[in-house]
Amino acid sequence: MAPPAPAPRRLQRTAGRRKPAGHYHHGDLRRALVDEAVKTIRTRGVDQLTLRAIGERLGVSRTALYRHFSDKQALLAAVSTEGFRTLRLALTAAWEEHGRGRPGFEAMAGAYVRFAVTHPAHYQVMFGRFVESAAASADLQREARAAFDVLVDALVAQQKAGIVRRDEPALQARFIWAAVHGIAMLAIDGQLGGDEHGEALNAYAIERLRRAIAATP
Amino acid sequence: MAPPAPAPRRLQRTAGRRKPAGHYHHGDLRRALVDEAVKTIRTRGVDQLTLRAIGERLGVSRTALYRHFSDKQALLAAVSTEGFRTLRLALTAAWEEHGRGRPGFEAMAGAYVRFAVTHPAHYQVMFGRFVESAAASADLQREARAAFDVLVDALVAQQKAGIVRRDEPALQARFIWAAVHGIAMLAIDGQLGGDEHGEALNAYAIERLRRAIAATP
DNA sequence: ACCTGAACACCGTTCAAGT
DNA sequence: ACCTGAACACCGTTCAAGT
Repeated sequence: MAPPAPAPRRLQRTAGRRKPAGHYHHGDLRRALVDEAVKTIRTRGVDQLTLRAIGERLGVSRTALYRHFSDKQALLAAVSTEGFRTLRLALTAAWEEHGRGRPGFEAMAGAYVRFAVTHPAHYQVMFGRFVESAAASADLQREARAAFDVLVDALVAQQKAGIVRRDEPALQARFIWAAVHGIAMLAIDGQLGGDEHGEALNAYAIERLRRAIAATP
Repeated sequence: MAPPAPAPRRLQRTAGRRKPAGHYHHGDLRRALVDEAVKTIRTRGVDQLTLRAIGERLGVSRTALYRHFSDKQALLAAVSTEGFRTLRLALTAAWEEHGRGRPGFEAMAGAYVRFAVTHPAHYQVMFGRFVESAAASADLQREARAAFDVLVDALVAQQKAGIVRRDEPALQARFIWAAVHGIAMLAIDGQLGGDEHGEALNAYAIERLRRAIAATP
């Protein structure tokens, strides 16, 4: 893996702030720390994530991290924030690329579970201690909210199209989110016994959820 | 709190086993360890659970635990097993005391979420690392399965009564479990913003899930 | 059989000191 | 400003030794 390119010599001077992001040991150590944390979590699991190992792997003292994060929890919050951003982009893409209707909605559900299954440890960090992390990080709160709003918007669009019941959108969205989240958790935990079993539940769940919120009685 | 009563002097001799449970420091140290772990988890959270503190609180060496559990993970598995047993009893009670029909099923859903909300840390241990724990503990696997079977049985009964679609019961049960589990997680995480908000989602979800699996089109 | 105390190999975090 | 090394106060677990 090639070393990251050095920070550009000429920096945009933001009015009022001097040298907002100078030359770190790694160009952008904060970025590198989050990336390395994600990588470790993905391969070794959350439990195996130690600040010392991260520092060592980046060729940096084990306390260098404290220049960019107040503590380990804050680093995990950053990982979580990035996770919600990735998730939101995946949901939006699925919704828009499938015509913002019934197929788009089903694609969204699929994208959600797929994200969880392909980023299991990441997903676990996102929902493991959400309240505590969100309370300490406005960024995380904002990003999680944005992801949720994608779902709300999709439901409102379908309500207007007459294919979904006109219930309170936020309430309806929480219900759908909870159900899909539960399926994602079961899938991650391997409680669905193999891929084809997981696919079967996924298909069944989408069919049942569609019926649950369908406009026509 | 009164100290536990000393172990009875005369023990039933199980054929083939000699002194199956002799006189521990605490009569039944294993039991005391699980209870203390549950208490700590409930009041301080899972993260704050240390074997040293448990030993100290029981007036026992910090390594005494290893006579009864292979490691910390095993202790947590025991906590988890007990949690599933309590959950199963609550589900069964709700189902049976409300007439094993539609009201019974709704009472079950309520009992499930109530268990999760009133035992949040306990619930987190149960589902936090389920696969790993279940793989190492046959007891846990059995107890979790038993709880799941309560739901399957309730669905089969309703299928026979003609009020629920005749889908594959295990698949249907996984769907319902996933949805309720998701709601429980949101409720625990406080993402429902207060009790009345949580109650509203709960009521809405039960109504929608009933529709999702209803027999009549 | 059951329990102990000392020891081992780890942690996250703090802080004075370097450049 | 950013980074370091030593130190602090913790962990879970092992193991020889006690009764």
